[in-house]
Parts: sequence; structure tokens; C-alpha cells
Amino acid sequence: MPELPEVTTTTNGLKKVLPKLSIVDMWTDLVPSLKQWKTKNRKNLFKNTLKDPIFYKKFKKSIINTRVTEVERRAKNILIHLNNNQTILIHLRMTGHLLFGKYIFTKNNKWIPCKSENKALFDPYNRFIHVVFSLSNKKHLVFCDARKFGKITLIPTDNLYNKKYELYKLGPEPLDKKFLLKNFKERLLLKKNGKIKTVLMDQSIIAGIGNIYSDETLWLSNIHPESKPINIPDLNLKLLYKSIVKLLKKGISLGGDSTSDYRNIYGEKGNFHKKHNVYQRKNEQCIKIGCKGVIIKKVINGRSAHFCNIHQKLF
DNA sequence: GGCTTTGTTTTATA
DNA sequence: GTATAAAACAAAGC
Repeated sequence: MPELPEVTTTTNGLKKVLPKLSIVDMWTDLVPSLKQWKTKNRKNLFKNTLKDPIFYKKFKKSIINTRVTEVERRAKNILIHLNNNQTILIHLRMTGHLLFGKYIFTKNNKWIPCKSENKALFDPYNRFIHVVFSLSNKKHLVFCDARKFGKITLIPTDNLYNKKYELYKLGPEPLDKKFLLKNFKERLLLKKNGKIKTVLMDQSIIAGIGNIYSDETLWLSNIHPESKPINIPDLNLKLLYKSIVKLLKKGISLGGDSTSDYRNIYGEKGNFHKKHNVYQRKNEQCIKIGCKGVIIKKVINGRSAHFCNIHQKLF
């Protein structure tokens, strides 16, 4: 599940290869026919994304023959800036990932990786290719997504942070040097009576944390996921702040978490999922030194939470 | 075939 | 009005 470290791994990869390349063509199978579009009644959900046939036409026309100037991450969004004041915004949601390499369009209307490319590209998840951007160096930027929950849209670069677009309400970046313990506490108190796990995952409070990293950081800072921010002692808040910075950086250095479908732009898995202390370890012994607890899985505000019932205290 | 999965948006409730 | 929770939604795997 792409969270901050996974999206960072992807954008770091793209930063090295995309700038200065031009987009010469694009292909997608996400666009419904106009008839389907009208009958499915999904105009609100998909408006201004590639699943909107009217928007798709504008999108394609806007990006063809433009050059990539810069790639950037904001929260869980990938931003590809173009030289015509337009920015392609990609959200991977649950199972999406981006791949970069040489691809071939086959006779049965499918894209497959060219055999001379990295072997990792022959991953089974490659059968879910839904968008292909053809680039001026004969390579491709490929959007691959088993669930098709991912979202691709286009926003004028100058207007990225306008009220009408989704980036507007995002909270601060937890790895920003200016994001101090003091700021962290202030943000949490905006939801002082919520459940800390839910608050951590709220993108308007802090950007980039999802289910995996919220479970892991709470385990490390000895906090029960249903604790109210207002009740959490300073000592634990400080520990939580440090755990967030530490684990997000660890996730990045390990190339992300491939519990599910996440791959880097060369189709390779990350390694963070091998280092889980609590996520998806239901019924296993807690591995904190000296702790006799067992990992519990419980649905909290509609999301699965994993935690140790002994050393993670409810405040 | 129903349930699960996650991130986000929308709707409901206290 | 405000704060929090619940529901809805995407689509495929099991």
C-alpha cells in the first residue's frame, strides 16, 4: 500500500530519468465509452480524471509534445511537472505503481515489457497495465494497477495549491526539517478527541501516513491505537514523533514496503515489509524485548489495526 | 458469491 | 456549527 516511503521511492526513481524527456504519445484502457459514462452515473467520482472521457481528450491534447521539467512528491501524490505550466498528478491509492522501461504493444492490444529490460519487469502484476506514456527516448512510463483505484489528473502548475484542488487541504510533511515536535503536537490537537490511529492517517493533519506506518509507529511508541491525542503523555508523544521520522526514513532506505503490490519503477520489490514489528502479525508473540503480549487485529473506525495489548497503553 | 482490502470523499450522527 | 464516525466507492483475489 503506497504511503510516503513508497511514493518517495517512486518519485526518487522518476527524478533520475524523466526530466528533459518529452511525452510523444499516450495509451490507456481506463476511459469508458460516452454511453457507459452516462449510464454508470459516476460523473462525480471520476470527474477530471482519466476515467472521464471528456477530460481524457483534453488531458491527452495538453500533454503530448510537452517536456518533463521536474518530478516531485506531495503527501501520497506524485507530481510530474511539464513545460507548459501543467502538472500530471498521480495517486497510486491501493495497488497502483509506476514502471519505467521499454515496452512493446502486442497484437492482442496488450503492453509487455521489452525483454532487454530489467528482469524484474516480468512480475505477474505487469498484466494490469492501464496507462502508457511514450517518451522521446523510446522508453515508456507505465501505470500499472490491479484494482484500478488509482487516480490520474492534470492541474495547471500555478494552481496546484488552489482551494479547488485536493492538495490544498493537506497537512505538513512529516520529514520536512521545519516539522518539529511542537508542530506535531499542534496538529494532533486539531483532532484531540479522535482515535490516534485515525488521526495519524488523516492527510489534513499530517501528510503521507497510512495503515502500515501508523500501526508500526504506534507499536514503537507504546501507544494503543484508540488513545485520544489529548490524553497521550508528552513522553509518548515525543516518542511517537521520533518513531514517525525514524520509520518513514527506514521505509525509504529499504525501498518501500511490498506487502501488497508495490514495486519501484524497475519492477523491484521493496524490503520494509520484512521488518514489520506488528503489521499483519496477528496472533503472533509481541517481539518487544521483555513483553509477553500477543498481537491483536481489530477494526478501528473501519480500518484494520494491529497492536500489542500489553505494552501499548490506552490513554 | 460474499467478504476483504486502502485511501479518499461524502453523508450521518452526536 | 463542530467534531467524530460511518458509509460509500473503486475492482479483483480468495
